[in-house]
Amino acid sequence: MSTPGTTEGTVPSGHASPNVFCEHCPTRLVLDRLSDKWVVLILARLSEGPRRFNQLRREIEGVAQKMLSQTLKKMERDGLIGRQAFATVPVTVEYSITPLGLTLASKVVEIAHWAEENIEQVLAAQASYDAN
Amino acid sequence: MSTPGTTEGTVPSGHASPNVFCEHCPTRLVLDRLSDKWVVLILARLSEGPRRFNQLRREIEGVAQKMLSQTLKKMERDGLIGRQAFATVPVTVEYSITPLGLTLASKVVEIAHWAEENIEQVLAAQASYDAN
DNA sequence: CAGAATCCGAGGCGATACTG
DNA sequence: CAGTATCGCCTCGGATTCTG
Repeated sequence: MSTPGTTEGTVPSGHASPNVFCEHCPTRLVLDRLSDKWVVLILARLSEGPRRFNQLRREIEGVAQKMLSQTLKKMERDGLIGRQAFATVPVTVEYSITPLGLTLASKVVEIAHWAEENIEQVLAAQASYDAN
Repeated sequence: MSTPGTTEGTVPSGHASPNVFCEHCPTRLVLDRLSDKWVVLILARLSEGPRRFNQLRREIEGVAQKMLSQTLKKMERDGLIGRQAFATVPVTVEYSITPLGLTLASKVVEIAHWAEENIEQVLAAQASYDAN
């Protein structure tokens, strides 16, 4: 992490080292992406291999179709995933992860793992907190 | 990650293996926590050492004090951080990371690193996408 | 199949003011 | 210092409907 207390981070031109703690640093944008919980799940799925739209929709329970297409579009813009359309009838679209996206996915999958492994402890902590 | 396509995940009593992809699996709750972008930043800060309230406030630029206290409370409930009050005048409160929180923080810090290291590529991808 | 468009409510979040 | 309380914007995100 960048050095605490410094006030660089607004980046673009000057290239002061990016710093997530800095208010308007674009790195915050990455964190904002993860705020889409769907991004995490999509990354995880696509890192296993390419998927079609409705395939993703089925594999990620609870996602509304609007959210899915919206999120996919953002991720494509960020260069995290690629989109390829095939001129079949009806049209077929395949989403795949990019090399860049893959590096992020590897980090993100670890978070998902953490969630699956430690959820019990979290739930226990909540229960004990609430019992108070 | 849990096996795709299965429909366990609703967990609590039966202990089917938790699965983030499952709609009502409590592991989603963890992802929802990361949706608080502040959680990420707080974890990162506290993993460096204990902090006091206003100290955190200053070190995390842009956080409203309401959000900070709110987020800290949630994280305490989740067992990710601890809170200790000292009966000084005026009162002193110190937040610190728990062992559980530390394991999550280590994952999360990597995301922050990723953001700082790859932000340029993301911005470039966006620019090229928009130029289209 | 892969989406775009619209409607709409709940709540995330910030700004401000007050307290012990 | 370390919060709580209140207000209001405004976005997120779900449900529904329509299209090529």
